[in-house]
Amino acid sequence: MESRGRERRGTEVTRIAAAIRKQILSGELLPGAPLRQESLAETHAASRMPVRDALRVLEGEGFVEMIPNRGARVASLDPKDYREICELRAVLEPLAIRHAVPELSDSWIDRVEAIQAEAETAGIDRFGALNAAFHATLYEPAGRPRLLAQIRMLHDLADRYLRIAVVELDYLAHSHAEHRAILTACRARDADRAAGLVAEHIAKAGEQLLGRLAQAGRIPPEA
Amino acid sequence: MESRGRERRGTEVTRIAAAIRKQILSGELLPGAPLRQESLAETHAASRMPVRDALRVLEGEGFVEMIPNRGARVASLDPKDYREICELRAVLEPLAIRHAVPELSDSWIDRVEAIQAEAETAGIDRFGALNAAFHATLYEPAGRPRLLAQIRMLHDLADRYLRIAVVELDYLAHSHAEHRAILTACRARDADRAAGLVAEHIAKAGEQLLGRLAQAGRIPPEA
DNA sequence: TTAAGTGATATTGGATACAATAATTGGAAT
DNA sequence: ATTCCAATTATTGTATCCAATATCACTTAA
Repeated sequence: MESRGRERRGTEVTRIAAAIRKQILSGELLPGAPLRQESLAETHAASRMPVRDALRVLEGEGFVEMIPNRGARVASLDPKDYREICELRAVLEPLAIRHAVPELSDSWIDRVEAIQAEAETAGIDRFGALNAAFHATLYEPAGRPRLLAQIRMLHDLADRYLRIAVVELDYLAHSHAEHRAILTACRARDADRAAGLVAEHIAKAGEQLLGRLAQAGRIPPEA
Repeated sequence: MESRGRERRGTEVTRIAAAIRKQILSGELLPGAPLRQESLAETHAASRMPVRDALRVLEGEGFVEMIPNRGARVASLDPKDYREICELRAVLEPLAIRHAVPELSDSWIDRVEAIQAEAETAGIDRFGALNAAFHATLYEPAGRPRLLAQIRMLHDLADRYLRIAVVELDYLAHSHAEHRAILTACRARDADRAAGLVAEHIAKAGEQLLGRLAQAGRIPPEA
């Protein structure tokens, strides 16, 4: 028995899944990249068993594709899929904010605004995470855990597409302006207006990114 | 010369997951029931390893709750959660049918109608599955795999609630009539009307079942 | 009598070992 | 030279084993 400190509490599986997820989101692991259990086990200083469990978790989340007896790969990216993600966001997020607005306190809106302020000053590489945090925090008071989890997952999935498309400053400026408009509607407790703005925001962003994606072309799993 | 793998693809894990899922959906395994790895392994004539993977899959699907170092239980039922499921269906299914209607062929509608006819003659115990099949088949031509998977999962989750609430014949008759109306709108290729009917159908069913559920009270995980 | 601490036991988490399956490469025959 | 087949190899799937942790009962002291 090695006397290596075991200060980690959150089960290896969670830790490994989080690590791989982060690598996929950051683009470090490219779509279609093979995920060999043995090498992953070595990388994360564990055996293949927690790695297997972690891969299965990630498969459920849509980041990994597993084929029986053939192994796991990073899920491929497909503009069609991104369009679907946007469609889903476009109906789920208005629903979320409709339920959230009546529950929003001024101090909570301040909090969301702080996140937005940080997003406007931070670099592009942090845009995805801060954008997700903006939306997630805004919807949290809705008290809809299942809906919230869905939206969060869709944001993560969308992040991968955001990363491969070159995002121009124009896009960011528009996004920031729309976020500010949404906050204004929230402060006025105008749920309908907020929902409409959110829907528009998502549709616009999706459209723009899809245009970029069309230039980049499809990213297939492998040859 | 490998014969097409029909039941070979699941590799124990898939089979075990399917078996447990079926037991949970059928009510054979009640909410909060402990899922011991060892006994499950014995029941399904396998070792604990594929059972563990199966449990993790089911956790991702929301049928099982796992607590680190404490084991897995059948997920508890909560009217709040059912309400959320209905809200999600109420926005997702209209979206699905909107995309499906333009792609529907007459022969496909015949197919859906056949499912509906079977549902009207079959017993209550098959209602859940046939109801899910009706919706899933109707939306399939939409070509939205992610959306379809979501809806399918929500149907499965909702099924558990349907089972614990005493469903009166009145409910079934209304449901059948609404399904017929939806089909009529589809034959007329009236996407807007179909979407409206679907939304109404889901809202009505959810409301009614929630009333029943309120009588039954919350079903918590046994302490 | 009750509460806290300690040890026993059951159950899960993780590692190693083994079996099965798919990919690959080399060889032989046409 | 090309194609088909077989043996080898690499990788996953499953089983067994050990360690870590939580639960529970029992003891002991206030």
